[in-house]
Amino acid sequence: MINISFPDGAVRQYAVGISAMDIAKSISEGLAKKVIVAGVNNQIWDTNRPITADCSLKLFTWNDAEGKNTFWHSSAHLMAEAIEAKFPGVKFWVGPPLDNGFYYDIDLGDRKITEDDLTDLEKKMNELAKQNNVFIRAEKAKDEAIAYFTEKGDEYKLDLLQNLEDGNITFYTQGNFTDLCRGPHIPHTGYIKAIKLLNIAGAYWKGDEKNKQLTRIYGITFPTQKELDEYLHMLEEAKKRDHRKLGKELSIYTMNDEVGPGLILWLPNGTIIIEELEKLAKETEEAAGYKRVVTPHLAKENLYLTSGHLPYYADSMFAPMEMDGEKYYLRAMNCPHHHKIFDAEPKSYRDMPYRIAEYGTCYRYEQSGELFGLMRVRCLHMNDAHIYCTKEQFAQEFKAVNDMYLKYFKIFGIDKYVMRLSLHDPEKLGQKYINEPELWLETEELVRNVLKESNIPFVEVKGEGAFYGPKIDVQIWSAIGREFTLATNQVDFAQPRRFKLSYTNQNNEPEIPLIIHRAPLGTHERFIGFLLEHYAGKFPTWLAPLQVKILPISDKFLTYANDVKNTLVKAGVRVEVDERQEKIGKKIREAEISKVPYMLIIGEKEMTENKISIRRHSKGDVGQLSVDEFVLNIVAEISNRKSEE
RNA sequence: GCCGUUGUAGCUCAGUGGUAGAGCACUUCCUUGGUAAGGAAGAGGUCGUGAGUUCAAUUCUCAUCAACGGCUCCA
Repeated sequence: MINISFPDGAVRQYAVGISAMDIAKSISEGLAKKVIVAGVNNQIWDTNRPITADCSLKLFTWNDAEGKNTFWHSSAHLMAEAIEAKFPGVKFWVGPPLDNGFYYDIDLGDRKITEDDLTDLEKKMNELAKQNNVFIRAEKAKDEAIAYFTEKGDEYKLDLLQNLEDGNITFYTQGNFTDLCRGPHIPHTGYIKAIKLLNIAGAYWKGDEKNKQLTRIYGITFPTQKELDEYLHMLEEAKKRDHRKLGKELSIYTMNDEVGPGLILWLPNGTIIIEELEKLAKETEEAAGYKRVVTPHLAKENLYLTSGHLPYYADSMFAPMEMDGEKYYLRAMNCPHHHKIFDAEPKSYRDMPYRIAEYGTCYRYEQSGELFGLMRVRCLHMNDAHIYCTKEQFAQEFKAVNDMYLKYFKIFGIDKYVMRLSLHDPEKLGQKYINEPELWLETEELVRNVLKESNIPFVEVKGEGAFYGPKIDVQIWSAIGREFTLATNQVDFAQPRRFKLSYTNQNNEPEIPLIIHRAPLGTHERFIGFLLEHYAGKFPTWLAPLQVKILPISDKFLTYANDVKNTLVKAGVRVEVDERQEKIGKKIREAEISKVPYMLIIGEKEMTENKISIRRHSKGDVGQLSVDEFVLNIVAEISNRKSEE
């Protein structure tokens, strides 16, 4: 007998060789039906794998991440079986589970697959699922496995085998499909009741664009049709929040073929939001001791050779213009210009920290396939500033920047984000990163300490740093799940040296400053894209392009309506009167659709009492106020930048 | 840049080898209406662009541009 201990602390005895499934059955049939995979001594095991020694045991169901991962991993195998049936002789790379669903990377050889094929594949998968084929685990010796795939001519699995140790190699077979696989898997294919293959994509082998491109098929499966339907419905709902859709519906921005891809034309409504954001940034930065500067959008080639950007980023800059034998580049970043401003006049320690800010316009030639609404564009307006400081001042300055982020996030009600400490990758020193290993470690530790001392939760990621230093990135996810850096706070120990920047210290000696690059509000493009999705288009009053819409019941009340409007305009409120000869129901409907925060309804009653009836967007009628009271309230709401009434 | 998909009116979309249609929006008229769509009439498109096949192309083929779903990239 062996002792099995359970998560609740209980220990029970079972016969040697019993499986997790049998143990589940011994507890209850209901549990056994739900169990997908087992955790044996914190390793994930097949439920039918014999347990031969004392261990701790957890039983995972669909409701556990382990259950879902296994379910989707098995689904990838099921899809591979269907693909192999439809396209015999194709070769498979890997087919992992994702946060939502799974994919498999396939080398189709000369064959092509189109979206029409997906329906066939789904059909085949359903057919195979219904066969309740058991996933059979087989351990093989490495040379045996190599022989198997050599005979098959499968260079992909042979490549995988290279990195596996002998003695740890397992194969899984379900139905007619056998794959090299660590496992584990669901008990049998019949668990998969609902299948949707989502899309086809090219994916470079091992994620390297120099490698061959494989075909990747994405799919998702569920234990019930209902859950699949709900998932697909959720995707549809997410699309309604997509900033590209809202940006069009709310007339925020547009693009034009003749202007060019990735070049945003801000419509009047979007421009109002831009100006409100700039107002906020200017107030905040002025209070924090920043000075404002203005610099040109382009510079001669040499500036970017000095900064070191050109060798790293030439491909993502617009091609240079040649004038009078000089090459001029549209700038992809503002920092070199700012460094020249720092250097324009001699600095002493008394001038430090020296903080200069600018909403800088930059141009980046993003690859055509990378453009994405407002989130990835080719002309962007950055909430940029550079802080030149002494080493002693660094921690305090860096922390002040982080605090500024948090202040902004509070204003916008941003709580779903991840702070990422982006570090260098030692293997890419000299290629992607300035070759100063000690300065890297030193500044990374500085930044880490600031985060720790501020009690800000963060994750560390290697290989995401800027070429000139480590940074903190604020990661967010768009409505459809793409990840973006919203804001960034970076240390730079490289450019001060390259630009020979210095200040005079107390001992009358030149010293090299540190630089902080920071953009808490990111770029207008990305930030407004994010805000559109964050608020689902329902901007708080201070940001709403139109804050109040006055809706007269009939044109008998137009004069009074315009009096109210003029009072509001004088108070600095953005207001319009709906003067059309439409019924009030229609005027309300259209104001609701355009997401105006306040609707003022004006008719006989209001006019005689010198009042207004107030309707809040998506909340309905909230009663009457005198015009003066309403003006006081809304002006306070706007000036406090309240995010919820 | 690469793989796949799409491109018809301002928007959302239907449709056809014989030079186009709906709903909403827009304009005009009627209606003066109390918290999410009152009625009628009208105007609006060389079907992304270029070439080819054909007696004839918006429809088929190719190229190209752009957008979308991914990959790669993201200072």
